[in-house]
Amino acid sequence: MDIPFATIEKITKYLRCLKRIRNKKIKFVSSQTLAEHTNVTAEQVRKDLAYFGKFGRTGTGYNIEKLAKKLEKILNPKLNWNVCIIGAGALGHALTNYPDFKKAGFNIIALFDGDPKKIGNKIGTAKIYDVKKFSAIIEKKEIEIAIIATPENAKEEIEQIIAKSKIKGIINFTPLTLDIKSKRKIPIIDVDLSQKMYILSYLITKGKRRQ
Amino acid sequence: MDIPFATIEKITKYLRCLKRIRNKKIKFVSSQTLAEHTNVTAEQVRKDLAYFGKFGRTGTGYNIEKLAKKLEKILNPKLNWNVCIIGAGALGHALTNYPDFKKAGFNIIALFDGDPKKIGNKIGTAKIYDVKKFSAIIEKKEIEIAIIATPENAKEEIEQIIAKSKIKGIINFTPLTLDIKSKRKIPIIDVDLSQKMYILSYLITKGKRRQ
DNA sequence: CTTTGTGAAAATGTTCACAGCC
DNA sequence: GGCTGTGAACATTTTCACAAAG
Repeated sequence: MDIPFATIEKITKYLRCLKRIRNKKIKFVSSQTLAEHTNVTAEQVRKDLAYFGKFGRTGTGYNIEKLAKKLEKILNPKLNWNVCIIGAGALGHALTNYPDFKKAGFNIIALFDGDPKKIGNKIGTAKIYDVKKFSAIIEKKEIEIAIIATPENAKEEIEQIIAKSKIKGIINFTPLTLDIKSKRKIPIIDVDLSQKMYILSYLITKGKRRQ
Repeated sequence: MDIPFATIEKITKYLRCLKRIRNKKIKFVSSQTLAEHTNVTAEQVRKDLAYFGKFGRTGTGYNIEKLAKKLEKILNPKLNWNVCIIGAGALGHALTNYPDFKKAGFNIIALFDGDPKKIGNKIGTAKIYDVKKFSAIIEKKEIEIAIIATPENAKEEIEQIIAKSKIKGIINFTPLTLDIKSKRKIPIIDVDLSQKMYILSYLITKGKRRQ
């Protein structure tokens, strides 16, 4: 059976919520509670979870520990990924130190930049490498995910480098549509921060609430 | 007429694309071209734009300049917003220096933090203030949008401060669901970076492409 | 020949309503 | 009483197909 994409998006939220409450004494959580903490309806929670089997207990709710393990397995069966960041600027810095990535099993182990002054430096335990050595280092360090956090004008160069490499997936903080998709069919997730601002601006002006 | 939310999300992409090609010699752009640069279909582009009137020219396409102005007006009728960031850590720093916010009319003019060592410092032209003075400074500087970039544990305090303030909209980088929504009905947009990683991980493992 | 605008159809996603279980 | 699981109804969004226009 095929899992709807909307479901995948929502179960990341449920997992987040479960992880947060898991070390407490409570063993079970209801769809209602899960819904309140994730801004969805209780029916949606139940529908989404039903795709993976029946592990709710009528009148009691869901076993937090069990459910968390199940969802983690669906979302991140590999449990540990080596990740690199292209662009050692302010954003690259902040993302390297972002504590939640490690918690979720995504380890940032290398950065890449073109600036000779930065190359060789370290951010925490991650070293900054010359972007020209991208392919070689990716393979040596078994890095599969790249986060692009470069200025817009670096687009062409970055695309070429990635197209030739063995990277399997991309998070793109650049406001540009990457063409890599057509050349090598790998998943790309765009994070467009200005878009979020525009949408917020629209919602404020129109007096709406939906995000 | 009510504009579908999916349309609002997509026109931010079209606007981005238009802005990028606007200073070139080309005067017109087709729905096909716009679609290719934004990862949607040409039909979607036409449908979305049709909500705001007919400004396409059959056989020619859309006037880039005119369309950009129209979309900008829909998404950001105010054109200029004063924005603050709560949390002057690495992420707050990076966001303050994020060049695209200013380009889109979102000016980050203040940061807030609880750390006495940071209070009084400046990041670019933005000053770091004591988070206790939030409400007063928001009003004085006419700040309407807040970006939350604090660690998870600051949740309670931040929620109380915002609930009492005159902030009109929030971008939340915290992986927590804010309860402000139920108290003061203001729009909140969640940006959950770990979620993006989970989804990418899922897409890579399942060999899918959709983002 | 190219490209828009748009009804109609299809697909996807959400809410309702309730039977069944503890 | 409290809660899950799920068909059916509803709502939203995308795709198809094509007439009309430059």
